[in-house]
Amino acid sequence: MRLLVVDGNSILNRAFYGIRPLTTKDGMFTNAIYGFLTMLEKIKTDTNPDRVAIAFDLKEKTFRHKAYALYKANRKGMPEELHMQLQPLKDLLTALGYKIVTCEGYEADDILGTLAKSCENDGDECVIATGDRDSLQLVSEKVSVRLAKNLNGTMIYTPEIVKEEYGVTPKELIEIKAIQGDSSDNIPGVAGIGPKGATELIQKFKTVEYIYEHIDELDIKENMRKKLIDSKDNALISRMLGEICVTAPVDTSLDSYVVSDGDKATAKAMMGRLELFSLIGKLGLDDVEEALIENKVEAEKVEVLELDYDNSIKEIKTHLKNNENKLCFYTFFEGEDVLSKKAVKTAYILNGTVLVCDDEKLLLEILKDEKIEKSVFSSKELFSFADKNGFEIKNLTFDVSLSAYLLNPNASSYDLEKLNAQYEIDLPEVAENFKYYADVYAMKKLCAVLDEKIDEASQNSLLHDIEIPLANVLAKMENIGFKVDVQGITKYGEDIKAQVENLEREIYDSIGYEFNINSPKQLGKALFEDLGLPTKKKTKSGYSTNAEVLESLINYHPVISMILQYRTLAKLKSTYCDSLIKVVREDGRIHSSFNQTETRTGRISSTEPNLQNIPVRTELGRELRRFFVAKEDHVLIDADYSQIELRVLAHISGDENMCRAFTDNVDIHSVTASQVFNMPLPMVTPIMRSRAKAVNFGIVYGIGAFSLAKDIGVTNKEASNYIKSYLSHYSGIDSYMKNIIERAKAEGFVETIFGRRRYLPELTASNHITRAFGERVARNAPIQGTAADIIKIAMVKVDKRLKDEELSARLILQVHDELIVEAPAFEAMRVAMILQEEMENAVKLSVPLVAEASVGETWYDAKG
DNA sequence: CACGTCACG
DNA sequence: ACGTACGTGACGTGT
Repeated sequence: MRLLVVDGNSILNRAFYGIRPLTTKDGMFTNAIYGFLTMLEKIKTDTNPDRVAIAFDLKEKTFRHKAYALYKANRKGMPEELHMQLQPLKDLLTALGYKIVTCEGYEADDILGTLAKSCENDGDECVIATGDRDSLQLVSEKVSVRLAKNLNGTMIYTPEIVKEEYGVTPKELIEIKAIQGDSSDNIPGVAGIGPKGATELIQKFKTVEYIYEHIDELDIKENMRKKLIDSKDNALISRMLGEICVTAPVDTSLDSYVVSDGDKATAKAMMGRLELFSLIGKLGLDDVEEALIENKVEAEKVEVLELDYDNSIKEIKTHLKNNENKLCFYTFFEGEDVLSKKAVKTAYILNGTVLVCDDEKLLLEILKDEKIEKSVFSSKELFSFADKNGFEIKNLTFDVSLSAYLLNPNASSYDLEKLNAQYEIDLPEVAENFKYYADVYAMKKLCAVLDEKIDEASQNSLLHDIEIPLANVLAKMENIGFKVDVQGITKYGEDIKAQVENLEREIYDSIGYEFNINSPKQLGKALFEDLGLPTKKKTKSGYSTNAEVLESLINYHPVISMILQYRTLAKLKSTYCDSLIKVVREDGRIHSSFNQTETRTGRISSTEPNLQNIPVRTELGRELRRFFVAKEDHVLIDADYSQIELRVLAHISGDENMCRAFTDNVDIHSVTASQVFNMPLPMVTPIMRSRAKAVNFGIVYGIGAFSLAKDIGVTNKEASNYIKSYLSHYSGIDSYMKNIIERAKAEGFVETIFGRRRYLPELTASNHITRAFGERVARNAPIQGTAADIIKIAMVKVDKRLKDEELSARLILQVHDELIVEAPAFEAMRVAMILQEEMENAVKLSVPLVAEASVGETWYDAKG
């Protein structure tokens, strides 16, 4: 008899990350289900088992992230997309006749171990299918492991193959792990001994037990013996932790794992609903009669009416009378950019009807009516539409995209179809040619669900007092834009172009041939192969040629500094001259888009173009800001917060030393230097101050000695001492940092002082790099997020003040800790006062907030 | 479309 | 023994 035991969670993960995202037309993700079943079929064909058991963890450890890739598509994790597939998969497996095994208090691993052991005892064969190498310790004459590599491939492990690859028997893998440890399973091991050392020890002495019994006589190096002795307790604990349990209380009678007929009709219907039609054939269900899946509730039948203005207004008035003046609607917009965006048509959700009207007049009337309580999908576009028509929308009380963002800022997008699927909103039945509107009709229910969840998360104020009013402010900023001096940029661009061309020639001369300097590949070849310069770092695709590497080579060859200069200028030209000019509109202004649902910390982002990364750090780059100007007779007022993140940290952690420094309004980096270097303030040198500044930054980011050392050019040891000293002097920060991680692990998220959340699935990952990332994020997100909340509040308040005081001044840009207003020259002083006041008094913290404003004709001049 | 690079807070 | 600070967006190259 042969039993196939599947490590459900592990295979599901492999499937999820191994296959490109697949979704149904409703936005339900199905790639992991598809991959799981495909892999299962393949393994079954390969191993021809008589019985099959599929093991799952009870606790959902499913959210195991891949190592954190840095490119954008992966900057956002996708745990939800996986999670939503878990239950459907289990249901489907059951319908296909498989037995699912779970066990309270035990992990899937233990179930695999127990079943494998039981087979061995009874003389049966066992095949384990998993994506996890931990199970290799279970391999024996009777037990083999199929390690899933990808969709089509598994590696078969028998005792011989384990021996070949690891040089030890499967059982000895447990001993190795006890010494080398495994941070993903919180197994400490012996400090200072890694896989190599551990393998050698076990090859020689076989067991941890033997090693410690004969520790004094072993033929090993003294420092190795010392390490072993020092970590004895950990090693013995690790030995116990690393062994997979084989006595979990699960049903070990093989007859329980017969694959039954299940309910093929339901299985087929489920696959149909998941739109996995190809699987139906693969699983041989073509001829099965599909079951009618009883919908929990008969789908509501909804009518879609396309009406003209007169008929629409009549219907809507009746609706409002019967529904307490509440109206939920979805407006379709068309048009690429901020200025040309047009409201094409609006679908108003009435009872049992979707009313579609393309008359702008109707939409304007609804938006202007202050008595109507409006729930919409995306308020910013409507605020913008209203602003272009010269009024402000009042009583807009709900925004689906902003709510969904607050509930989980990790999602990669917020569209209606996806959200309806995610929050399990039943779609109504609509006529074939209006399929489109089923999701729109469901939006009303979605609003109710989201509203309740916002309430549960205590995010009401965040939504209603910050994000929705902010959407209005952002819409106006987009519409106003930032005036630029096109001639100025053009001239500057031409100068740079000439310099770039000169450098280009010099570089070719210096290297001896022409090539594309912009190609890291060709540049790498030129520097490291043809010139033979020492290579420092490698990337996936070749030699790294980034600025850090080049700077370290600067004394090796004169071409290096030319290349650095070339890079700087080329970047200025392409990104900041050529591209910027292209996005100047007919009004001579740049209209960036401000995205409010993009970042996971609560910051806003700016695109097309990004006005939040205009050069400032180098003088040449900074010059560019001379071409960001105020219109005629106007000036720019630029105000920025001083040290907002450190002030937030002082407040959140309550650290007395740091709070005092801010209350006394002394230079924080100098104070930090005096703390870190243990000396009186007057003795702090500029170098000490600058190092302390780096430590302050590092602390906010979640710091590691290695990176700090790299950043300020000291040894690892020194950097680590700085951090230790820092945390002992700012003990409140030390305890905050420890505390926040505990809380994050317990609750699964961290939050800002205004209740903005960030979920941290990374903390449960098995990969220690991913987990360490999660911990840094846990430390940073409340700080960066609270600072983001604060400036958002300030923006709403500044906007209100400008309006209340009937000034013509307008906010035109936000750069995370900086606000820019364009105002008639005579309003400048008044506006500067308002900016400073509202920014400093946006919220009351236990330390003062400080903002400074200055005035100028250009951004360059206005930035103090 | 992925990657490397670099601009900002 | 790992790989190495948080958050973004845009460009040019090369598959």
